[in-house]
Amino acid sequence: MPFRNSFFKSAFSVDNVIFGLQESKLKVLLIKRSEVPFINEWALPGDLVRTDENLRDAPKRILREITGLQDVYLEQVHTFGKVDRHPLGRVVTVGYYSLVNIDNVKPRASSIASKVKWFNVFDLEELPFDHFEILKKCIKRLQNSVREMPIGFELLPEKFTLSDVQELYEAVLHKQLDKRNFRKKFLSMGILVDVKEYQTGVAHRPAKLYKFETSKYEEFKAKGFNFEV
Amino acid sequence: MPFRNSFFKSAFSVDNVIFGLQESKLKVLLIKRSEVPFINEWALPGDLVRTDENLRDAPKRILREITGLQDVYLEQVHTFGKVDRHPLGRVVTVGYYSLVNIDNVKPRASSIASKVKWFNVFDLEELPFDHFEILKKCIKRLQNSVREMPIGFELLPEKFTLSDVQELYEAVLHKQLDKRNFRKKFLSMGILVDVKEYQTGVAHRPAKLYKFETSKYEEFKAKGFNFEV
DNA sequence: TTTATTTAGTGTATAACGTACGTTAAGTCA
DNA sequence: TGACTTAACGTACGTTATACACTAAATAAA
Repeated sequence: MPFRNSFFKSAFSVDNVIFGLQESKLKVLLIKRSEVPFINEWALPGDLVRTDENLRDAPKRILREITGLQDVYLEQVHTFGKVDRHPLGRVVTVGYYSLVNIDNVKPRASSIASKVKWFNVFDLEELPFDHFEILKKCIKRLQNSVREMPIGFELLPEKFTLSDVQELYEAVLHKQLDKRNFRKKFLSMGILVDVKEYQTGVAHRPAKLYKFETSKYEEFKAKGFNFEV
Repeated sequence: MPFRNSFFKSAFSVDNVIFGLQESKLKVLLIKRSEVPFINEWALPGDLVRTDENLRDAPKRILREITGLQDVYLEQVHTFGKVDRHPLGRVVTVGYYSLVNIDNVKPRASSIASKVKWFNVFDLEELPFDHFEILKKCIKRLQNSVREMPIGFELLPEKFTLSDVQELYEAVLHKQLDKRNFRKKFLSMGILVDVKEYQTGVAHRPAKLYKFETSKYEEFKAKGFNFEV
C-alpha cells in the first residue's frame, strides 16, 4: 500500500511508455492498475523510485517486472511536476520510453499490475493522471528520434525485409511513405547487410532478408543522421 | 538551512542553465554558492522545489531571484537522478535552460547566491555536483533547438543586424558560418522585418536593422523548421 | 582631403539531394 | 495456367546546399 500520505512530502516516480510493433501498427503496453487511485483502469506502467535506486534503474525494473526484458532501448523524455497531477499527493514523475520486440515479450501480471495488454498507440484518447500527455510527448520524441538516428530496429526481428523497415517507419510516423524513395534512401546509409536469404511461405515473390551492420549502426547513433521521409 | 538530512527522504530540485550572449560569446550565469556543500564554489543556480510549487515554477523563481527577469524562454532538458549525485543525500534534479538578453540582467546576490557572474560556456571544464554534465546536455539541446526553430532571438536586442544573428548562431554552434549562405537562408524564412533604420556610430558601413515578425516566428515555432547551417 | 581600415552587402555555377512516378519479377493459390 | 500478391528497380526534374570574391559606406588617421 504505497499511497500513504506520508509518502507525499516529495515523492518521485517514473512512468514507462513501452512501444512495440504488431501487424504494422505501433503499440503501447498498458497495465490494469491494481491500486488506488484509478484502480482497474488501464494506465502507463510506473512506480515510485526507491531511495537507493538510480533514477534510470526504475524504468528498467518496471520493464523487467512486466515484460521480463532487460537491456532494451530506453530514453528519458520529460519530467512532469504539476502540484495536482496526482490526486493523493505530490508526485513528480519522469517519463521514459522503451522500444521492445513484441515477440520477446511475455506480458505478465506483477505487483503493480493485475493485467497488461498492448494497445494501438493512435487509437488511445485518454488515460488516467496525466498519462496521455506523457504518451503524447513520448510519441513525438520517438518520431523525432527515428528521423535523426537509426533507432527503431529494436522493434523488428533479427532478420527482416526492407518492407518491414518501411512498415516500421510508417507505423511510427503514422503516414504512408514512397516505396522506391524509402528503399533508396535507407539502403544508401549502408547500415543493412543482405544476408542472402529470402522469405519463405509467402504467397508472392519472396523478399530479401537483411540484418543490421552493428558497427555502422553505432557510428550513426553516435554522430546522428538526417533521415527525412 | 535547507540541507538537513530529513529533506533527503526523496527531495527534488531544479538547476538552471541561463544562457546569454556577450561580445559574440555564449555565456552562462553561475552563482557563488553560499551554502554547503561546495560553499564558495561557482555552480549552476538551483534550489529545492517547494511542495506547493509546480515544477516549472521553480526555475522561474530562481531566474527572478538572481536576474530579476520574468517571462523568458525556458525549456526543460533532462532529469538527473543518480543515487550519489548529491553528497548530502538523495536529490533528483531537473535541468532547465533559459535564454536571456544579457543587457536586461542585473545579476544580484540572493538567498541562494553570494555572487553571480557570466562565464564563457566553452571555457568551463568542471563544475560541482554533476553540474558540468547538466551544462553539456543543455548546450547540446540549445544547439539542436536553433537548428529546428528560430529561437535564440531572446539573446538579442530588439533591433539587430543580420551579422548579429550570424554571430549568435556562431556563438551557439561554436563554429564559423559562411556569410552569404547564412544571410540567404535566414532571410528566405521571412521572419525578419527590415525596420528601415541603420546602425549609427560604427567605423564602417552601417548595417540595416531588423526585428522579428512575431506572427511568422510563432508559426515557425509551432511547426518547426529545418535550419542546417 | 586623402588614404587606410572595417564591416555590410550581394550572385552564380555546381553538386547533392528530394520527389514523383510505372513496369517487370517471382512466388502461391484456385 | 491464369489470377493474385508483393518485391524490386531507375530516371528526369526541381529544389536546396555549397563554395567562393568583389564593391559599398562609414570612421579614423595621416
